[in-house]
Amino acid sequence: MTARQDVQQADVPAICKSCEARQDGLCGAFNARQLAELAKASSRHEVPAGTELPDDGTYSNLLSGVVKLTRNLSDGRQQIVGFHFAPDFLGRPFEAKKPIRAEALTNVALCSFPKVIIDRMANEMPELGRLLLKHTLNELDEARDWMAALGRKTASEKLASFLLMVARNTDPAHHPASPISFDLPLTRTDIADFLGLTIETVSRELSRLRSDGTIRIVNKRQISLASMAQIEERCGD
Amino acid sequence: MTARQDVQQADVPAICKSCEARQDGLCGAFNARQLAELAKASSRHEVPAGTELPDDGTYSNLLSGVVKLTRNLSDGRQQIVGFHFAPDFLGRPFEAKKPIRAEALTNVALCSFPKVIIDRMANEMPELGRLLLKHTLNELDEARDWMAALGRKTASEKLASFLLMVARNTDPAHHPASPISFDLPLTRTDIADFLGLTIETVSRELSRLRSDGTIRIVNKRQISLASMAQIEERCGD
DNA sequence: GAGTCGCCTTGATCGAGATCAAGGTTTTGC
DNA sequence: GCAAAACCTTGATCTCGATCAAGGCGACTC
Repeated sequence: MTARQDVQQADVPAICKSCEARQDGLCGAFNARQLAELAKASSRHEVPAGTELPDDGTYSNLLSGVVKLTRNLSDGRQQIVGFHFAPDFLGRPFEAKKPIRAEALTNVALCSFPKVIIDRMANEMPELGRLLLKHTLNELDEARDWMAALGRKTASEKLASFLLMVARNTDPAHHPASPISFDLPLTRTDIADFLGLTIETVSRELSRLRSDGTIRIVNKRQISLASMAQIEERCGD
Repeated sequence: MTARQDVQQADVPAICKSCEARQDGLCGAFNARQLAELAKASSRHEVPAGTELPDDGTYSNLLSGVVKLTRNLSDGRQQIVGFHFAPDFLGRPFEAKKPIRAEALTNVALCSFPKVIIDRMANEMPELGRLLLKHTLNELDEARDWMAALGRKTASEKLASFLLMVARNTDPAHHPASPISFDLPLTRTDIADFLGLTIETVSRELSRLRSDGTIRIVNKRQISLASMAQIEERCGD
């Protein structure tokens, strides 16, 4: 049984159904006929944590899980340049100059479709092109926020900003004043590679935020905050 | 006399003529009728160094000069998140969440046109949407390169990478093995704000690169390199 | 020409975060 | 259930780049 058949036969949320319901990813823009065509062409993948995702021009909706994007220097130093949290849209509409490495941080479920179909639809449908553009602009905006953090924030401001980002992605609608707890989908090494720090500094700063009372470390991977607002104060911006 | 009349009467290179000839900026995508319409709606501006450019939704081709984009933290720490060198295209197709500050580093000549015109043309013309998207993807790619630099490079690698970027923008077609010299359109403060360093470190690292023989500092604002390839080796990537 | 201002360089010292080191905890595999 | 491996924390020390301080240089004013 192929992945494609799987989508058609089972009642699993394929791109069209799940995304249309949620009005996110790409799917808000399509009409019923297009959604049906996409459903046929799409395939659902389950990918275990640690897998590298090919940069092959396919487009995907990230149904669940977290993906990291990385750049490496020649001697192996690594910088994480972005994350994708469900229900983000993945994929680079044109071949960019440098390939980007993408890797699943957690188990990941993807609904992906061939480049040619999206490209054709983008030509028919200015709406879709706009959506892709808007999406890319948001990514650019985020990248620039992190540039400011990497260049100008202290270690503890970086940690606070990172925790706030994860909290926001865990529950975008969360009330700023009420407590929240969430899983960190990353190792200390990944956090360090994102914030331009070492794992020891990450560990120390987390301990400091805990003894401050700013955060509670339920276990190594689970954090709880008294409020978003409180951590926001420590971000420096 | 308004700027608009100025464009029509004088033979100054407005977007359409100059850009079509150069095949850059936005203008490669337009036909003759559209170019004529753009010419009518466009206005040419000369802006002195230090002016802040409004983030008002207009689109512009940067005809000459250099522009910096910045993010500020609440206490005034500044990070430069990008540059535009002529003949880049400026403008953000949709309102993004955070406004971005743009400032002319040198005297700048702009050819700008109202948002509504471009937006309408983008709807008629999938080509144009693609161009905007491609353009934004390139900016994203660059932002991510600088994230890697800010997070993981040493001060001297950052300086080398910066000099290489300026050299490439000064003469994109330059042969990698032959010598090149160029003006730095920035103060030491701006360089520091871009690289996440202090002005003293920038100054010291430039001095070190000079005593290495990697660069020659003709005067404070003019640098010459034996070759692009040589400086490339010192960038760490 | 003297004085002021903006910008840059260089030296001395400091400190945030890196590195080195050791041990603890959690997960995995048999 | 035990051993090994992976991951995390904490302490001691070091270092790169920041900070503090002084002076140089060029442009502009009077």
